[in-house]
Amino acid sequence: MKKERYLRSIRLLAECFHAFQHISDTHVRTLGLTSPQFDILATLGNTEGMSFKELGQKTLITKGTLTGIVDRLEEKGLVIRTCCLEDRRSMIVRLTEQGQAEFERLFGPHIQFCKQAFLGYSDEDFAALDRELAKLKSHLDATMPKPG
Amino acid sequence: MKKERYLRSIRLLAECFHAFQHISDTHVRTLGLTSPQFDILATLGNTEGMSFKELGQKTLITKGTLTGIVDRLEEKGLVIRTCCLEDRRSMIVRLTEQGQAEFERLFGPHIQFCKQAFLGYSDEDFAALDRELAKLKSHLDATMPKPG
DNA sequence: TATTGTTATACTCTATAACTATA
DNA sequence: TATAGTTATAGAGTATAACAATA
Repeated sequence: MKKERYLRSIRLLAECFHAFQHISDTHVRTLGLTSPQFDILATLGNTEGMSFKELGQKTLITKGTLTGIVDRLEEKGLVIRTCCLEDRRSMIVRLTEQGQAEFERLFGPHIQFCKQAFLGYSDEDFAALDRELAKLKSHLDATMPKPG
Repeated sequence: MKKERYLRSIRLLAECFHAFQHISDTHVRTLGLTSPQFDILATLGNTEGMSFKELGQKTLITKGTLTGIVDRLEEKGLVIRTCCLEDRRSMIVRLTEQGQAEFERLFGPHIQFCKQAFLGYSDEDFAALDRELAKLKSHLDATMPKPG
């Protein structure tokens, strides 16, 4: 069985992502949210809200699942559904005042917490990393079918 | 709120990983396995088997969860638990003959399928990507607490 | 007809913690 | 006392497909 060249890269990519995700998720959990819930909160933060469709596209969560996650966030009083006047099939999800307050209370500290993972990373390190990841991303976007 | 430098890198990392994971998971599903199940199968492939502890460390799955996933793979007849003679607290998980056959039947095609994501990526592209990811990984390993 | 979001179902994964049997 | 794995519980995410309302 021939060893494909990309496997090494994907393994590295997965290891990096998992390592970071582990510390991030563990911290999010201590804040009382699940990872997808925090993802939604972070996506809605500093916006006027957006439709389920747009929210699903940004977070890669399918519509059926998204309904449940938004339900739980609505039960916590963090988001609210409003009708979209232009297209009455569509629902707009946005942060409530409490949700906005939670976003501000949690997001900054979370960013600070996760920052420790990159302690000592130089501007040049970041620039080189971003260059390769951006190259990969545009390649993947061009090569792979879009979800949704 | 100051914009932390690492956020852009992490966003790129997550986007790349999610994009790849989406195509990989979707394909794995069509093979009749969940993503964690395939992960276990791939980890056990071409080994003599390993303990729950080692399997958990390699896949980042905690012991309670691992018991359930291995249960389901055992029900499918793909893996088997055997006792460890040296330490009788420990259980060794290894592929059954059928599991080995499934591994060989699924793994190669899956690797080929996912390869399409990197179609046209050059040796230089891979080398540059690997260099930055390996740098990041060793940095994360040094900076972040290990799970387990 | 196609699209947006909901509902229903059934399953898988997950965190957590108490438990057992060994060491 | 500590470790390896299991069990129990409850909740959360997921895929899938059928559905209602609207476009």
